[in-house]
Amino acid sequence: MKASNANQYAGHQLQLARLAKALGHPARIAILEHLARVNACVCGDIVEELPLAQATVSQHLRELKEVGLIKGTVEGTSVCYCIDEENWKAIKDQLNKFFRELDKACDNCC
Amino acid sequence: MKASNANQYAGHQLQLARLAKALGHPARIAILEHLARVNACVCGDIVEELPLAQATVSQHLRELKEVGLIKGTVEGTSVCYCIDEENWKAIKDQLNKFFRELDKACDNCC
DNA sequence: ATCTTTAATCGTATTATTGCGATTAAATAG
DNA sequence: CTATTTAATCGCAATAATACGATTAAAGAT
Repeated sequence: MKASNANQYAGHQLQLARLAKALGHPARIAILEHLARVNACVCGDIVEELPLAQATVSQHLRELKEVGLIKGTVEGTSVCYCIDEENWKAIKDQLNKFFRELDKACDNCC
Repeated sequence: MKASNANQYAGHQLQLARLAKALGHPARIAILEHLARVNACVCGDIVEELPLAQATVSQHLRELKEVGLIKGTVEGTSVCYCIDEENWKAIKDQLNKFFRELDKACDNCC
C-alpha cells in the first residue's frame, strides 16, 4: 500500500489487513500450526520443520511477533516461541466480528 | 514465496495463506465491508468509496474474486458484485478450523 | 578467556504487489 | 451506425516481500 493512503482507511480496516497479511504466507501458517501442535514452547527446531533457511524463518517469526500472534522468551542460548494466548483471544474476537459483518450480507442478491 | 517451495507446504496451509493474503489489504477489507453493509449488489460505485483509481479497484476486485470471496455478475453496462455466500461459508469453516487448532495450544508454557 | 551454539540482523538479489494512466471491450442509448 | 458509459486489461513505475549467505550478539560450555 502507498503510505500516503494509509490514513484513508478506518483503523479497524488497517488492523485487520495487517493481521491477515501476517497470516498470508504458508510458512507462517505452518509455524503457527506447529506451535499449536506441540502444545509447548518450541525453540529453533522450527527451522527443521520448514524448507527455509534459518535467517528466513527468523524473519517470519518476527512478523508473527510484530502482529502479536506469538511471543518469544529467551532461554539460555535458545529462544522459546509460543502462541501469545492473550493477544490471540483479542485477535480472534476482531476476526469473528468481521466475519459476522460479512455473514449479514447479501442474502437476496445476485 | 519462491515458487519452487510451494510444494513443500501442506495443501490446507497454502489454501489458508492464499485466503489470508487476499484479506491482507485495507482496500479489500473495505470492499468486503461495503458489500456487506449495503446488503445488496453494488456496482462500480465501489470506486467512489475508496481512495483509489478505477483500475486499481478493479484489480482488488479481481483478487477477491479469484479467491472466491466475491462474485460479479454483468448487468447491462455495469457489473454487480456481492459476497459469494456459498464460498464464504466454506472459507469461514476453513478459518474456524484453523482457529480451533490455535486455541488448543500452549496453555501452560512461556 | 576461548570456543560453541543459537538466533537475530545486515546486505542484497529476486520476485511480487500496488497503483495509475491509457487503452480496450462490451453493452446501451441516441 | 456512432456516441456514451462502465469495467477490464495492458504497460509500466514504484514499492514491498521473500529468501539467503554472511555477520553479529548473547549465553553457555570448556
